[in-house]
Amino acid sequence: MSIRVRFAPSPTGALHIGGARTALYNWLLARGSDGTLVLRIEDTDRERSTPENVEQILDALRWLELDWDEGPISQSDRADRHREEIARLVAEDKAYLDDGAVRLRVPEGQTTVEDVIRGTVTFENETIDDFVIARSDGSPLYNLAVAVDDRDMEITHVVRGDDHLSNTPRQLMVIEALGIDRLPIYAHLPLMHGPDGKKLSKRHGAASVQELREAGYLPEAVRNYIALLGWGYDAESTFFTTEELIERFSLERVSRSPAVFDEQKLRWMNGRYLRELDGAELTRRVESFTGRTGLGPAVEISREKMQTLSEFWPMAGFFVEAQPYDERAWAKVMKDGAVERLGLARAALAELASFEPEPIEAALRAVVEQTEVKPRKVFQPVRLAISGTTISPGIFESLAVLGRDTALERIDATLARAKDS
RNA sequence: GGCCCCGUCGUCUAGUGGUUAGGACGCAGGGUUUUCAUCCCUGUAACGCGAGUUCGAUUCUCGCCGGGGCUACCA
Repeated sequence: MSIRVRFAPSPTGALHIGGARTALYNWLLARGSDGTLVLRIEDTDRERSTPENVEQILDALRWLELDWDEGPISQSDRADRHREEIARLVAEDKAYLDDGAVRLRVPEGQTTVEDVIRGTVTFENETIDDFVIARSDGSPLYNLAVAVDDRDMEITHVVRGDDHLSNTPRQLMVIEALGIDRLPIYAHLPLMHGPDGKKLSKRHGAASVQELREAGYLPEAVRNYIALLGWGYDAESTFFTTEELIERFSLERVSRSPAVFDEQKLRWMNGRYLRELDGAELTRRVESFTGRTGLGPAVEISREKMQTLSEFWPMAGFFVEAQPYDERAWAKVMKDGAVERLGLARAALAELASFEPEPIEAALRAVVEQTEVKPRKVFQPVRLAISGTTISPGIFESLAVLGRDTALERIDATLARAKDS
């Protein structure tokens, strides 16, 4: 029998990386076994669930390229089905009315959860009160709905956050009361914490998938990174293609302890993914991210300097339009004869037969020889002139991409400004 | 408070009844170098504490401590 898993987010907010990881693991399980992934929206709390949040979650999943086979199914749409079971439980006296709400009768004894990740976890039933399965307005509650839906949807593996472990015995009791004879296999993933060790929240920086996207991360890098938050294949491997992830992922190797999201490491990994992309693809992504076109040559010479897509524009925006001078950079560079050297560089560049990186380099190095200074004394004024700052892609390549006319124009503007001041 | 889960470098992790406790990020230093990066090299740093079992515990058991979750007519 092939596996059927579900990702069942509650649409009470954005999808953060903890939820994204749960979705990923479920997806890997389904894709790795010719199984089925059901997307179910757990919106039995109408007060806190919004259509906007649902859409946001779907967007996040699509961006991460995690597709689903069934759904999205809105749990609230199945309320009639849930009510039917609640009525049956009441009729069978397994649940009872309490001031209009319906409570399940918690039986005597113990309830044991067999968890792939946690092992056997036993709860004494006496520590669990008769819990509410329907509000007094008749609307079904989570613990009831989950049990019914997982059964109706024939879910074989329930893979979810550890915060659900304590509720699992309640769901098991509902399942028992309902007379369901087949139990899903449970796997409770360790929670994700913020850098302060607390439960992940908006305060912990780029915690939502949407924020990661806006920060310029690549979906494949995010997938690889979060896969490693709570799972490891061996002692050495860090980079996994999606195919490798699908092939190698297993619940048995999921760790039990909570993980902390470390954006530094994601940045590093994202940079590695960025540099692996071929020129056309990287350009496509940068253009899509910045909303600009014609970026190809600039992207090509900037690639090894970027960790995220968002770093392109601050560093290479000058290729598209002149940037204001960074005054600190100006003060640092435009002194001790920099103006003269810039003038010499300008003249050398103007005479070039071919405005390509190699001849440009030869010309500028000739100026270095001539003036008997360190190379940077010549290059930095030129860099400042064309980019407005001291940081840019390689100066020879930058000049070539910018083109002679624009380059000379900007150098002239810089010389004029230096003269005025 | 009660119940449950968790505890290896700062972070993500590998690992074993006997290992120089491995890798990665970060950080520090060095190399390459036109800036910033990339890249390469070196270094830094961990088994929470206390008992018990054992010839020997990071590893097994118990206790403690610490962190987290649940305990809702939230999910």
